[in-house]
Order: sequence, then C-alpha cells, then structure tokens
Amino acid sequence: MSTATRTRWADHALATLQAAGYRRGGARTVVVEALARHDCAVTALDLDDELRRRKAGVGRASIYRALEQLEQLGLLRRIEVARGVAGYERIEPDGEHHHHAICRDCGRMIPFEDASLERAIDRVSGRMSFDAAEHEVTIRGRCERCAA
Amino acid sequence: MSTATRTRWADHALATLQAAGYRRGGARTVVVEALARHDCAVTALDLDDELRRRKAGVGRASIYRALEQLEQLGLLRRIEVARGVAGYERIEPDGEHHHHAICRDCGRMIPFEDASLERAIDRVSGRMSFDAAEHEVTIRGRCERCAA
DNA sequence: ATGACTGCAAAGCCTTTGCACGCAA
DNA sequence: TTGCGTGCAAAGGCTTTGCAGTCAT
Repeated sequence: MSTATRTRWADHALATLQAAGYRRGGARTVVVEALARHDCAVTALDLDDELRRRKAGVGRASIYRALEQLEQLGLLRRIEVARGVAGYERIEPDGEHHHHAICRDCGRMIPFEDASLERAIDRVSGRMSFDAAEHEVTIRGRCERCAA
Repeated sequence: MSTATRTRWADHALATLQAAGYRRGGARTVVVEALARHDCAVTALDLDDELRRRKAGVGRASIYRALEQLEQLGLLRRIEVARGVAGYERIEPDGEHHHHAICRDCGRMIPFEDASLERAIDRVSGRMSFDAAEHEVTIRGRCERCAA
C-alpha cells in the first residue's frame, strides 16, 4: 500500500464529502486523514485514542459521526472485528480490497486477498436478485501463534 | 431443510454438551430445541421473545449463556445481523451451510449457497498459516424490494 | 451433599443522541 | 446571518456478570 494510494483515498473522500453537501469541517477532515494512515480495520475507539494522543481535539461523538457518514457515502467498509465492536477500512476507488482471517484466541487479524474468491463472489452476486454493493469474507480460527 | 436434519442437530448438540461435562439442565435444552426450529440466523432477543411467548420460563441470561457455550463447542456460528446485533445459526455436522445477502435498507437476509465459492475459500484457507475453523461471507446492498 | 445451573437485576461496553456553542459558507 | 458541525455528557441497547436459590448427579 503506497503513500500515493492513501493520499488518493483521502482526496477522493474529501471531494466526495464536499459533493454530498458536507462542509469542510475540522473534525471530519482529521478523521479522514487518520483513516488514510491505516491499511487494515481500525475501530472508533482506536481512532479516539490515537487522536487524543495527537491532541487533535476531536470528540468521540464526532469520530462516530464521521465514520457513519463515510460509510454511507461508500468510502468506508464496516466489519465486525470483535464481539460487538466495529472496525472500518477504506474502500479504494479502484475496487482493490482484502479480507480477513481473525484469530478467536488473540483477536489478531490477518489480511488476505484472492482473485478467484472475488470472481466466485461476483458470479454468485450476479445470479441473485439483489443489488450487491459490498461483500466481506471472514475466516475464523486460530492463528499460527495460538495454534501451537 | 428437513425435520430429520433439525432433530439430528439437536441430538448432536445435546450429546456434545453432555460429553463436554455439561449437565442436562432445563434452560439449555429449551434453547437447543428452539434453535433446532430455525433455519436461518436468530438473535438472542428473538429467542427471548419466542420463549417468553411459549411461557418457557427461561431467563434472558440463560439464553445468552447457552448461545455462548454452543458457539464455543462449535455447534453454532455467530454472525452479525445488524449493527451490534449477533445472530446464531446451527452448524450442521455434515458441513452443509449457507451465507447471506443482507439489505442495508430493510435488514432482510437472503440466504444463498454456492459450491465454487466454498472451494475458493477452502483453497485460500489451505494456503494460509492459519487453522481455519469457520468462515462467513456477507453480501451487502439492496434487496429486490428496496432497490425498486 | 456438592457444585453446576438458573432467573433476576444490576452493571458493562460500544455506540448514539441531546444540547448549546462555534464556525463555515 | 443561517444552520451545519462539534464537544461534552447523558442516554440507549445489546450483552455480560453477581448473587442467591434450585436442581441434577
């Protein structure tokens, strides 16, 4: 994941927000920039900790609000990273994305991608009377470390 | 999904619980029998409503405790059916299972299954240094009704 | 008799909402 | 100036836990 890709997403996100009629507020922009620095799912509380450490002066509520708006606009994908905890990941304009294997013992997330898996999902989606916008695949089990 | 399949799961579940050292308590058995009647994901609160209507005399806490024990024993698969809401589905001993398309407008769940998708997931799992036990695929978008 | 099991109520935890103030447009 | 955007604190909603009584073994 290159720096250019991250910047591209941030620019794309800010432009989309503006086009949707959102004002260029301070908190939301800070959240977008923070998301641009992560390549795998982050939770709202992760961002809250991070921004607090950076003394960004962004309230927790604003983080949740920004995440929801970004998700609605198709800029973020929301996945469950732990029981009742949501994680958010950038949706790249070019469609590039990965899925996750999550360790049920330590919670570690291992990202993976596979073209034939994507093709299989596309084929299934195409056969259904359903307007598919996103999809997610989660493999659960034990990671290398915990299985030992 | 045949009645035989449901009964088979219930028997298998009760036997597994007993083998794991659990006592044949009343509440847990009622939860197992309730789960046997559902072919797609049900939430803890759904079960609570259902059992209350049937005057089963099972407390909400016992439902949550039973669901967690059954999940730990590999008898149930836990999936997220709405923001922060968990749904549970039987894991059939023969491995038969389906996945879900979930409408982001009305929340409807449309089950689907696809052999080539399963093969693709198995191939990916096999290549990873990860002890894969379960997997889930979720397609999100708009259902036929809401897309219109 | 012993310790698991259960129901009730209270507590937890992530997330959302109400409200008054501040700031973009 | 208008009303969207924000931070803080309080409220919500699902889930988990503490506890004392009950029941399986």
